[in-house]
Amino acid sequence: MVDCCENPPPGCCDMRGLLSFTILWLLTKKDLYGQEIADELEKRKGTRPNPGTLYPALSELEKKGLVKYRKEGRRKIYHLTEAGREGAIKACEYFCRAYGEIFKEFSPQIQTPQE
Amino acid sequence: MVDCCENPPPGCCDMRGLLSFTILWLLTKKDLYGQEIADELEKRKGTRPNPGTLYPALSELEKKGLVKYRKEGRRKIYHLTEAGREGAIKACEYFCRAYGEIFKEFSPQIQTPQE
DNA sequence: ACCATATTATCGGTCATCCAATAAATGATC
DNA sequence: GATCATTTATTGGATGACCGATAATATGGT
Repeated sequence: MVDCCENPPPGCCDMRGLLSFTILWLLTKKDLYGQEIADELEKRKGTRPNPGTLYPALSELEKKGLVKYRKEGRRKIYHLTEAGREGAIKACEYFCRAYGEIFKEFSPQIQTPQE
Repeated sequence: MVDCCENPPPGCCDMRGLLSFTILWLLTKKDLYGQEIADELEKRKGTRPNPGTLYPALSELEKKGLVKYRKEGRRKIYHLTEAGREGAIKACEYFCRAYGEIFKEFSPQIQTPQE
């Protein structure tokens, strides 16, 4: 079973990329800490990002001034800065211009992941 | 002007990735040669892929048995193999599962690029 | 046959994304 | 306060996607 392009990432073509973008987009909805972000990514992409992938990405976004966090217990709850929110929205617009056609074609199949 | 995330790729977060995927998707529509693929990518992403990006990607897809080409004059006209077509469709489905929500949110703004 | 150009190709380099594995820090439980 | 689970973090390595620049190739036009 599961030959190619099934729920986990596909084998036919590399689908890497857009991690930082996706994180920013998630944060436009809701403040999240690292493991929650990993949960959301797993729900959508089928695989959980490794810590060695996720945390450097978060640090990079922080260094760029796009996100900040507050500590709550052992958690770092991330939220967008003003620049991060503006950037995220523009990035979404760009994303839709670039890839919107694919979605229009497949939109009947789109299902929002449920918790 | 053009501070962040305007028509060319955004500066706020990296938007690289999905090149091979996008090429496969384009080829589900129509057989294309290299420069036509570059044209289509430019229409959607705002920037033209460099030869050093595009041609290795095409070679890689060929090596994987996902595309083949026929020569016409100096052009190599690429088309999907059977495996390539199946893979492309599954990759599109995966893509929509992973990112569909973003599109639903921004879909009113989606405009198909015109020639 | 020659030349300009379209097209494909290659080289050297950078960076983000990914992995597996391991470690450190915190808070909760007993 | 020792242990345990959760959460954050780091290290080292791989690969694809990108760039700029430069080449090789093959047509087509004259």
